[in-house]
Amino acid sequence: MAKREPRVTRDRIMDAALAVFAEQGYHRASIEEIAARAGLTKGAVYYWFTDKDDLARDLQRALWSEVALEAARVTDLAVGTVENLRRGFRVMVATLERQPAARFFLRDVWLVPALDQAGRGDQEQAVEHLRDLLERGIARGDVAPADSEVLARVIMGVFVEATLHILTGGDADATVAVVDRMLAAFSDREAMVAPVRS
Amino acid sequence: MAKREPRVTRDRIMDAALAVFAEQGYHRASIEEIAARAGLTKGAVYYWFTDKDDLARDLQRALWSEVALEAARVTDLAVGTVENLRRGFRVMVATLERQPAARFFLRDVWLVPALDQAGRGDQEQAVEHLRDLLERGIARGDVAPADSEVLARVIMGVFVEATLHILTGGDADATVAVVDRMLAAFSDREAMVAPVRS
DNA sequence: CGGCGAAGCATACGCAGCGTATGGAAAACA
DNA sequence: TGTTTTCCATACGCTGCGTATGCTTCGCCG
Repeated sequence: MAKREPRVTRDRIMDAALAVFAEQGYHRASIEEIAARAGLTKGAVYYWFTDKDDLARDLQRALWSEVALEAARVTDLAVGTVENLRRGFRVMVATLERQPAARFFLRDVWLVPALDQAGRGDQEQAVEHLRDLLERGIARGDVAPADSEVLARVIMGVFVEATLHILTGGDADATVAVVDRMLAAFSDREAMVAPVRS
Repeated sequence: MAKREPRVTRDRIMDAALAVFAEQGYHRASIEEIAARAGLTKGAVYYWFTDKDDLARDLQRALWSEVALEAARVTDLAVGTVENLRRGFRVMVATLERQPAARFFLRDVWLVPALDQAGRGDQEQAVEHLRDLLERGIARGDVAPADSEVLARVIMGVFVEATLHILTGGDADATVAVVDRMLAAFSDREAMVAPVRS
């Protein structure tokens, strides 16, 4: 039965995979269970995806481009780089809060060989976005000069840890406060002496 | 042949496991290869360890207690909390630099279910040490008041990312500079206005 | 409108790797 | 010296991935 709906099956598999990954984590999740959850068998999964990694990669890519897109949407060059970073963090938290498989996206990335090797996961997209913001900020004198690559990675690391902490029941306000304070450390001196509130 | 040397076999297995984990990562490493590398077979491994997780956990514990021990050794209450944090970071980098399986310790932790669930890996030891330092600092007025739990986790996240960046060929000086700057953000205002160089 | 290639999926298989069960030799004990 | 215990090897079952193959339905062309 060659479906006419273009990729309805593929999407159903991805939905099922997301659910199973959310429940059992990446390595415990079996292809058979994912297929069954989608009302199919392994054959269908291996028809649409080359292997388990491929499936995981697609999910990661979708999530992180959503985050990057939302972050870009709330970015406003008029409010200063640090404020934009704060907004980005809030977007990331908000996006992952309505995502049952948040843990899969934040931790299990490193379980996927295809994502792991050659420069880490699709968080890369988000990291690139950060790097962009930072370099622009440095150019504008908005952000203290520094290695933007390191900066972006470290900040991403902070975002990930902080998001996980919030999602596992940590105090959201306290966490956001810590993140805000840390971000302020990278603004330029002048901007730091005067409160940076927009 | 019941050896008289108490745990020479066990140690050899751990050494072999470390080597294989370093080369192939945690999930790709097979028990059989670890055993073979140690000049043994699976039976020996499963005699000394209950399963693969148990083996990984022992390795993690050993590494992180070494880091915690070294960090405690260089800690000096006289020099201020932030400076102690910096020293701790340097110890962590130095320890992991002479550790071929560094990646296993920093990333693959989350691959080990026993370590992952119920409060994350044995990095927990190091995080606890951080938390201790921070709370003491807050009490002394050395560190700006904040949720020490969040603070410790976020800082640990920064340390991990920064260490990985250095170990994968990133600019060490630039990385250390970024970490230093970020740590300074958490010192109390008075301490921050004046340069904190020890 | 009947036959034909291809798309979409199911079934059946091989195989690696984990953990277990069992066997057996050397050391310790008595 | 006989017996138990320690330590390790061999043999097995099972799960789960990826592949090979078969079957059905659709689109298409004559």
